[in-house]
Amino acid sequence: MTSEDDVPEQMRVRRRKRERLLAAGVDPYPVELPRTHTLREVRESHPDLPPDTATGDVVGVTGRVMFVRNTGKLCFATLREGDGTELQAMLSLDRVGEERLADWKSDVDLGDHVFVRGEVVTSRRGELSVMADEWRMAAKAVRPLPVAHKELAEETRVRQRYVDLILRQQARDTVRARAGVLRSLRDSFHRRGFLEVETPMLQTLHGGAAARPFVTHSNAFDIDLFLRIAPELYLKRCVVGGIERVFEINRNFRNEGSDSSHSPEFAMLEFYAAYETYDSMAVLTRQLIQEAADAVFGSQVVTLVDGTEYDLSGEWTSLTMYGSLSEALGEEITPETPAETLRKAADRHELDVDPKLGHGKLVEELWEHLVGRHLVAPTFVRDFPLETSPLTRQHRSEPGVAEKWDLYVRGFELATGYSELVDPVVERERLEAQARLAAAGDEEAMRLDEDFLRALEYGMPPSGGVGMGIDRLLMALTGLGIRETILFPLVRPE
RNA sequence: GGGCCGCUAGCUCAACUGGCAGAGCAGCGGACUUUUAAUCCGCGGGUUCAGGGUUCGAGCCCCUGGCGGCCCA
Repeated sequence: MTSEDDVPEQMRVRRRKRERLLAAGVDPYPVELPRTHTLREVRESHPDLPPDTATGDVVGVTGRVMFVRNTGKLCFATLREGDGTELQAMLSLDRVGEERLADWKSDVDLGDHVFVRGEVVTSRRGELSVMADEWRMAAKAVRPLPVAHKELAEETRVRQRYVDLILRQQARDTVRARAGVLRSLRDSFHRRGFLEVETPMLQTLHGGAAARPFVTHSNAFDIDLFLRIAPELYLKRCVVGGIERVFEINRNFRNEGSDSSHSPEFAMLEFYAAYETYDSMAVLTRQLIQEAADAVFGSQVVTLVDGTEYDLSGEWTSLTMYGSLSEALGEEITPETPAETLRKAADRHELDVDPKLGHGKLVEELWEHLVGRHLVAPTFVRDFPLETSPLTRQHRSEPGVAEKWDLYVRGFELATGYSELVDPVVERERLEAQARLAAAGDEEAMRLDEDFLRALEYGMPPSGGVGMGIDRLLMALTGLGIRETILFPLVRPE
């Protein structure tokens, strides 16, 4: 059994067509074609032509054949280019001759890239078209395209995104929306005097967040390295060094589960600014998101994929974690509330919690369960338990809480902001406590980063800092799942 | 980690209670000079996810494994 016999019939047919072209001295993959216009340019330069018009304009265009309608002596094909723009090609016996018309019918399959040169016309039905004087194969497809009229299975869309992009406008739109959001964020930062930097993704210590890291190995140094879980500790080194308004957009890696809102690798924005606080950083965060919505969708009221509208305009609601949790529970919860009381409250609300959790984690879990997941409108939740925020400054007036907020959008966490802890002595105490947790087996706890502490010892100006997931920002602006916002999400090998 | 559902032609999906594995599109051959998922006539195309079991007979029932989805933790 040869490999030729293994492939489906339709691929054998297409391979034979390719061979036939080669045998006839025609390159099915020519290096260059005399394209003069994109399909979009032809469309834009010929708006609103009446039916059955001949313009006299001759163009050379290329596109992927999406549909064909062949009659005896006149053939129609719908060509599509990368952004989804379509244009009809017409091939008539009169113009291209008997032989080339027969070649078209026998050689061209759905999915092939073709070149067509001819006059811009409209058909009797008014369809803008190129009436071919000449056509050539631009790139022969030897694998059949899935049927264009049925939804591609979700798994195929993710595993073969290139097919998804060929077939589905929403897939193409998402890529462009993402690029637009990234551009808007960078523009917003540049306007405000922020500098973009790139900090290590391979790190000898992982820190800046509570998460399990991926481990890899450097042969040259013969040491294990971690893929970063956050850039935070390096961006703070930048602020110490005088890069006082700094941002980074790059990938983080977390060796944890993947579901509809988590991916093992995800794009993260972090930004830090000297002489700002978590209050002013909240304003800036809101502006960044509003400016992105304006730039990409032309409005701060975005339309989600399910058709509903989502309003991001104006000021956003703000509430405190302890205050909103107290309200939800109907009893006063403060940083002094014993863990035992919180465990009982969790029981009453049928929330299973790890009995080893302390006050801070319990408050956060209760809050997430009772308040966070139900927050639809964009909302800042402020003033987190101090013990679970090791890199955050203690609140200037409220004891036991940290100057930290989370931004919730449609029930999920989109961003988090802080008044950064810059006291090197307190920071050392916090990180030593984390290191003890790590030594006791907590795989999410941070390690003691002596170089980071050394940097802080040189003096870091009072600063605000924010982290925001880019994938989640796309989710917030579009209503898509995370696997739709990431072009090539990690999937188990076939 | 637990539960449920799914995997059948290139693609999207059917197949009753276990009884000849099908449709649409796509493909191949033919007709057609204004089509829009063109239309009409004809034809081919299958390791039913993999392996094992029950049975006269398995796409369907049982077991193990793989991949995916949903819900719960």
